[in-house]
Amino acid sequence: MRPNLVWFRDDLRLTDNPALHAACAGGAQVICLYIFDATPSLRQLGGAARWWLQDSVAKLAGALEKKGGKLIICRGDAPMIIEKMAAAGAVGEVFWNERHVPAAATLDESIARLLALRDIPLHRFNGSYLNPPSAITNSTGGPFKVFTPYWRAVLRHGVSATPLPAPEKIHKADWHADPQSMPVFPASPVPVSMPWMDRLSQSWQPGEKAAHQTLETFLENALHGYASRRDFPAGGTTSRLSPYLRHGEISPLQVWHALEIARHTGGAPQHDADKFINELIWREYACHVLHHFPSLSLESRDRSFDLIPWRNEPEQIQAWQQGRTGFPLIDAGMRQLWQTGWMHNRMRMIVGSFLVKHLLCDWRIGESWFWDTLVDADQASNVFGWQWVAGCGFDASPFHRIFNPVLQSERFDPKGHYIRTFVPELAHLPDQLIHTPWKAPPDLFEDNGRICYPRPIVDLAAGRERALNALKIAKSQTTY
DNA sequence: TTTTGAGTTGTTCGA
DNA sequence: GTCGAACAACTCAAA
Repeated sequence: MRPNLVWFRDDLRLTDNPALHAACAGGAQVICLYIFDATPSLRQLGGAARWWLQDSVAKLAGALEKKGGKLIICRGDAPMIIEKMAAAGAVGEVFWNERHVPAAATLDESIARLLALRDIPLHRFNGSYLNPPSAITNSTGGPFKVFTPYWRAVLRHGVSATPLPAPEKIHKADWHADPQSMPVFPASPVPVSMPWMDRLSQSWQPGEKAAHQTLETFLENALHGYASRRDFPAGGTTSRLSPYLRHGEISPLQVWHALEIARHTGGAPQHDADKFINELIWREYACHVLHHFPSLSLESRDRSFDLIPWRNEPEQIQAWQQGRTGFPLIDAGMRQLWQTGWMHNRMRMIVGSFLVKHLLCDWRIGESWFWDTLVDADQASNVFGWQWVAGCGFDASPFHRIFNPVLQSERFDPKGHYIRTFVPELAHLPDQLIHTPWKAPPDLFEDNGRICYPRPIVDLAAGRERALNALKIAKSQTTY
């Protein structure tokens, strides 16, 4: 009997892992594989997500070892590596959980064909979403282009599966890669060390165990009142589960079930649990939409946006990236992103609206920056979110809905807790001035005669008018 | 096929 | 200070 191969991808966990569970059934021998995939057709992971992934893969290796298994870690083109293992006669049957990012799904199809040619059975599972993207359809069998009907369809469809336990014991296959043909990494896969990585490790602990601790903390501390408190960026008002979901250290099914239990044991008011489930379904919806419209990664869904004369001013883009726009809330958000690899949901909308509308920059510039700096960077959610905030995507925010960073600041960070955390040079300002430091006397900003906080890089009213006019002209020139 | 109601997260202006 | 309307129409989902 040749051993089963479990190829781990965006599912770095032992619990509720359908592919691993099936491969281990009946005490079969198992090879566990992770590939740092260098296939050119895949979008290269950004820096922050790569940091997370390295740590998470190392954690997975440790967890598998405790169960008797062993994770083979290698780097290269996935099709070539799988082909080599198959050719060496190492593999009986192959198990994986599906990926849905279009480029990855295409790659997986080609690997499936390769295995079929060798008569190697392949077992594919759904582990990363409550519903695979093609499972939910509208009344004509097509994709949903509006969120709310999609959401209703998901609730109608229901979730019947229960999360799977981790395998009790993993029987490690007696197989060793030939180091000549397959470069295998011993434990810590890619010995990279960059100064910014220290910052990330101060904010985050990747891995399955930490994922469940994060969920527990959320259920205990922040679920109650989530519906109203989640909009405030300061303090622990959100779950912070996004990077764990992204890398599959926890499954959405596990999250769903934990919420159902909290609901039924009175752990949370219905509308708080509903609101959180709603957010989970937005994640599903982004996947649904990208699956059916793969061109969205590169193209605005509303093609009139192609006619907007984007300014893409390099100095302004850099000020935005570095948190030096002169608007305290924007700068706090962008610095939170840089320092911690993550940004609060509402802040993502506010900084996105500011970049696209007030600065009139192409949404793809923001999308690339987020891709590189977010530990939870996910192709579907990132592209969907940016097209939404720009106003060109599915069920998007209307373009004339422009967030005013000062009003948002006064409304959602009234005491300036969030601003003071990430823009310390303003921490000494009184509450009335923290949102509009340009109204403060200049001497409040001087540090040894040096101005230490920039003046606003754009006039909000003028920027808003410019954006509205640009879209109006683009719309009038578009023929559909 | 036609019709109807609805559509995440906002801001500004004038009464 | 509060409230409603305008913003710009348009597309989608379902009856």
